[in-house]
Amino acid sequence: MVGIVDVAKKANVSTATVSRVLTKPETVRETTTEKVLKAIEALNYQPNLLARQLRRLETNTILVVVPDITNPFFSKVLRGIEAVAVANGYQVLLGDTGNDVEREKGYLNILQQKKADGMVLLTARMDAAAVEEVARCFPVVLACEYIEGSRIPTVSIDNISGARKAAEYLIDLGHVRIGCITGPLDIVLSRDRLKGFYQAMARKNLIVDPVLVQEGDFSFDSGFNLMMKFFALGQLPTAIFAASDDMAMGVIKAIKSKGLKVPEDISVLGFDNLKFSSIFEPGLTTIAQPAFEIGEKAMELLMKLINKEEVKREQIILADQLVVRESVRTI
Amino acid sequence: MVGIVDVAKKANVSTATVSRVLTKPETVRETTTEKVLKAIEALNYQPNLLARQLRRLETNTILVVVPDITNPFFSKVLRGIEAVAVANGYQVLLGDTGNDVEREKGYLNILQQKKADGMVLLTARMDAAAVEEVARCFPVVLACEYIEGSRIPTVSIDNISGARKAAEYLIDLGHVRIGCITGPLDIVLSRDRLKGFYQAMARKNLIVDPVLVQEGDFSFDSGFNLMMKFFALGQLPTAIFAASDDMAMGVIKAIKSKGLKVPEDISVLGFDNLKFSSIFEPGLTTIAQPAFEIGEKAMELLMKLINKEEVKREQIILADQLVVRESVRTI
DNA sequence: GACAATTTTGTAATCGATTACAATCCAAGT
DNA sequence: ACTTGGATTGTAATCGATTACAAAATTGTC
Repeated sequence: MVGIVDVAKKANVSTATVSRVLTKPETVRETTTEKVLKAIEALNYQPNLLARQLRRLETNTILVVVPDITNPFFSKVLRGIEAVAVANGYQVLLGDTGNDVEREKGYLNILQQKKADGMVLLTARMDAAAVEEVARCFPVVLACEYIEGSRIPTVSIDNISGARKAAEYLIDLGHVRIGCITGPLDIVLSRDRLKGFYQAMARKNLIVDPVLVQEGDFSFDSGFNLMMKFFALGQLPTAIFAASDDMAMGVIKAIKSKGLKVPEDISVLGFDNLKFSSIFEPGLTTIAQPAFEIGEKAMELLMKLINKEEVKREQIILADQLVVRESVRTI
Repeated sequence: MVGIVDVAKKANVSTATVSRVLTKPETVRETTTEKVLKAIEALNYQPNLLARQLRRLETNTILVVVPDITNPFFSKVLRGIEAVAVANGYQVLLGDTGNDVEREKGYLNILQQKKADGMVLLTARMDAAAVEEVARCFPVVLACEYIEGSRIPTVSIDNISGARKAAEYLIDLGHVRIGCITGPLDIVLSRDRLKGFYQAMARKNLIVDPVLVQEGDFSFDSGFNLMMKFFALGQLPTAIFAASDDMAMGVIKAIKSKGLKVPEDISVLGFDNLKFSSIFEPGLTTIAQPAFEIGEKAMELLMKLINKEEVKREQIILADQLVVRESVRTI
């Protein structure tokens, strides 16, 4: 493999000069620069970034930890992150945890091992203390999720108000007996959406039947199964708020499988606004999260941390939006 | 930051010994090992992987170049890759090209720059010669796509026979006037699927109306628009073979928008078998690609290349499968 | 207890760049 | 011609680990 010394030799200059041509061209005389560039060209030299990074103590790489890259919501956030990263000359190391807390923990080491300059977490199921500890020493930002009582910079929507908005919409349309299918309750964000649901019900003086609140795992299947459970229990609400579009679609499939119709017989409202939510029939009424923008903002925040710039607002809340389609009707 | 010398000092041994404890524990005496581990523990030492990698000239990282991570098909392949990668102690650097050939080229350098030990390309739109050149010096495998006439190891399905199978299925069901919506024809794989379509038509002695062959870009929108074009031209086939499920769904949406029904009025057959294809209504009849497995196999192949093991079969063809649902009917 | 064989540990070179500091060059000013 | 100061260039230290080789320690044998 051709190294900087080969180039230096060929161009008849020192390695320092070659290095300077590559990194601070303004400090070397034009004629020399040309000689060096010619040599680089001739030898097809590519600098070994490992060496540079070791010397500079920076990798120009950031780590993104995702619970499941297969989930279109997360992949869209990731794309937002990636866009800003490459624009700043950074590369993205991908950490898919497959929803496994242990693997999630494992990725924390990567920063200490200097394989990345910073990281954005799209999941924070693990030990909050461990994350805090790492965040004290390295640039870390949370996206989508957050850690209660932590000062780690965060980008997300306001899940409580988003869910409240969703539930109030149902209530305002005359629904009284409303079911809620939540995400896994060991995740803050799931608890927040549930909390928003409760708040809306309380504000409008409606009681929530505990049987109609069921814990899912954000997946299509869990939505389907929990709806079937409602049927089995003979406890039918007139509307259901599902904490993810995936689950909402599962719910609708279940309803259809029983020969009922959405929204005529039961209304369903989701959360996320995936691309498929508009293709699905009926079109899903849902709370839209600006996935791509969450990613962008998170990465911008991370860049600031890495560059040790001042970060004023540490918790960025982006606007969510109720997207009305056809899966909810007036009672 | 605490380095190996700090540990060595604390444990009262040389840096060599510390290093050995970490990498070849069997060569150091038990009591020493303990001392060292205690020091490591006490100082919370984490080795700087950059330094190790520079010395060893390996990164334990592989690069995956994807045209669009947001596409669920690719993210599933990626997941297969990732699974095998972590199982082998490798990390995944993500390169999303956003379907941009220039960015695709840019990623080729990463290997020469020693930021990754190998790469798997899920897209190969760029200059074949450039890829070949890199592949001559570094471990590279292609997944899904391939380069004509190249000996670069490849994992994919047989797109020609897959498409032929699809078209023959339609023909056997009595369809004669069949439309085909292809992927971008600058991609081999799109051309292959089109070729398979032609082969099937020829074998059964059917003529294909050139108006009914239109070039899409794999997206939902292009499927929708091209179907609308068929309507506008007044050229309706009884069945359409779309080269991706996304496009197939677009086609179906367009058909529905005209008040017609699938499969009653027009049959539609897709390609990929995305998760949504079974949720969509009507359930999509489609050619299933083993996305996760393609990723796994590709990464296994790459591991072999990296470890300089013998690679016997360089072109791995995985089995595709016709999945029959409700979007196609007998004429 | 002496010696050889073996195990364990230490010293210092090394990976391939960057960069502090020193040396050299060159043009302008006197 | 001789300084002088800024622009260029070179020398060698450095980043933080690994590892070849040498040295020291241990074990076994007679």
